[in-house]
Amino acid sequence: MSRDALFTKLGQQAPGASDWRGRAEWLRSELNRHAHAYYVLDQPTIPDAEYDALFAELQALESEHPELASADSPTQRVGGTPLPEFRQVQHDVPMLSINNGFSEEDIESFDRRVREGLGSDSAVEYACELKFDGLAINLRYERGVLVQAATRGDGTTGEDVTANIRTVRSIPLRLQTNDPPLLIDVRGEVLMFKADFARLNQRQREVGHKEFANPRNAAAGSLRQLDSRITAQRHLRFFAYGIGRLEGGDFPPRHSALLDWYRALGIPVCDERAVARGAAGVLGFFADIGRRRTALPYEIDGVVYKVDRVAQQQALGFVSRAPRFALAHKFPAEEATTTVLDIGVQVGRTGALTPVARLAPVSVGGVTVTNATLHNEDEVRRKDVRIGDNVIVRRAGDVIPEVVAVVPERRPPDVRQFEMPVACPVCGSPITRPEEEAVARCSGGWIKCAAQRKGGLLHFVSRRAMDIEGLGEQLVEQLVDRGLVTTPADFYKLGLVMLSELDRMAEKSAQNVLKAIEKSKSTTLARFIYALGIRHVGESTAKALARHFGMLDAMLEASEAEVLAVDDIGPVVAHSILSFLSDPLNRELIEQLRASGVHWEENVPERGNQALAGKTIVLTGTLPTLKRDEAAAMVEAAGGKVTGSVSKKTSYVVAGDDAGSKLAKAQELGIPILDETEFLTLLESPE
DNA sequence: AGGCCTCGAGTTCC
DNA sequence: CTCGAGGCCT
Repeated sequence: MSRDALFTKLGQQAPGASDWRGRAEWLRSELNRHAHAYYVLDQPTIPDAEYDALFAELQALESEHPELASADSPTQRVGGTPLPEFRQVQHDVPMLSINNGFSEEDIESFDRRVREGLGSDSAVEYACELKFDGLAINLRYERGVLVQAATRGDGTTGEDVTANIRTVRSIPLRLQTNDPPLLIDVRGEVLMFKADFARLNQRQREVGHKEFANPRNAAAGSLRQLDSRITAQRHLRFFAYGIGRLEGGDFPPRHSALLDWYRALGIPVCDERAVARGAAGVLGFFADIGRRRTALPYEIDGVVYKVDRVAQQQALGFVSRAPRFALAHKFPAEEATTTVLDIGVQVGRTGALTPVARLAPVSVGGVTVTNATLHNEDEVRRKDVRIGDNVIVRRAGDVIPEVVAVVPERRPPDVRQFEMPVACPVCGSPITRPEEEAVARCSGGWIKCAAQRKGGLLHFVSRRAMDIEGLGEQLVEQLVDRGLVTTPADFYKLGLVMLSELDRMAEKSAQNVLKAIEKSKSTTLARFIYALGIRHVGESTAKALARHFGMLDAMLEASEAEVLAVDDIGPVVAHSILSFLSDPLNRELIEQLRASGVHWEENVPERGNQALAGKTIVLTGTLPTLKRDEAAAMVEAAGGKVTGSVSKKTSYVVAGDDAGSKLAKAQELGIPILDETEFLTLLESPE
């Protein structure tokens, strides 16, 4: 229907309730159609002004008749009121990362591993697509309606950004099908096109706001707006490239077919994709994209190859956190040259001395870099970096600055060698470096060395340890410098008056800090052990210790043999634990913390049945009644260990609906597979 | 003994 | 993210 016809129709109709409803419905479908044509197909069907007029009309209608509003209306894209914060979202199927390759050699060995894994002589078919420089997002559609959008986060837990994602106009609020799956998690990338980025920065300049360094940062910043009305003005785009959970539908047999299906559902999929055969085929795709890279309307940092056949993907499975069937072929990172002004030394919480190159500020990939780690003394020698040198700098993985190499022909005559100090730059204690270790350490320990004390205290309050909110680097630094805190136990002796004396600390914030300190008293044994900062005891080992001993006193009294009996603890770690616990000062610290009210729930390790003692369980798919973390907690309570990937060491695989590659892997290895009922029975009676 | 995998620790910038 | 090192499998 043309717009003229539309107004004629409107003018002729009396505003009866049913007509308003029909009108609203028509406007919605019309707006959705135009938006899809514009944002997904890139073929505008009407001028922007007309779109805006239709949009305004629908908005007016819906506000007059609130009963007409629906979640999938285009007007819902315009942001609502600011949220206090983003809610956490657990991903049902983790959002994994992908391994990287840089050279032809890397690609060829990837292809070889794939063929070996499949036992196949013939060329494997790979789906080739672009690797966008944006943010990974999970879109959940229930019965075809967008209900939730979440960031990748750490892969397991992300943030709920639904309100902001609704403002991305290329993302359909409702799938274009009469027969949508019950539930589908669509995965893809949110990004900002180069042109939109340029316009945004121009606007930022005009209003005197800070410009964004690059499109990726701009997209990330826009998506993290608490007020989605701002996001709505930012013209973000979306391309789908993967799938998470799916219920009430079948997985397409090929990755390329998945993307075709998405396209049919109205979900934007990038056209720059192909299916190629073997290493030669994918390298051809890479070369072609490389030639056209700058002409593309968006920024990419490489291309991605995925084994196209899903059955083959499942046969290949996963190594730790990345699929074996996919590889990101990245373009070389942007590099820049600059001067090493100095090489400083930082002291970490374990006393480790790390040389850091102080650089003349230089822009790399849109970010100004002034520091770059040199890891350790050997690394400095290996790269032969000297003070005064010209060096090539890049951002490794596009994040962390790294000195790639020196430019020898531009070495000034007066360069100075870096010398590892013999005394700690912070406390003056002697530096030791055991024969076969790469790391030099300050021998002062946290009693003498303020750097180690600060590091240790910061570790104690950190999120994964005691999780004391509001105690950051600034504050801990002040507390240590003023002598208010020397051991972690001192945190629990802080009072309002002491805190209020600090810089930038009004009574209100001081109260918040005290509240957070109070809250941290209630914790878990694993967090407490981790917080102690015993060398070689990280989060994972702390959990193993807590699970094994159940209560702190059992651990405090344990012999070397008993500590060695804990999973994944060998002689080095055992020795480190025993030597920490044999120090009377550490014993006293533990007692002081307990005395100030730090507590947790203690378990007798042999409590209840230990049906799964020593067993390793892998959970996959969706269980009918249990949530994933509930099942995991039950396994752990029964003495078992939950791991993410199936290997020969796996004792059982507990599989629910839509189990994927892990199930296939278990079948292949002949590992017993249980459904939820069988799993619960096993917990009751180990046989 | 050698190789793979996981864990720990350190790091940058905004 | 990267490196180094510990633990365990082959």
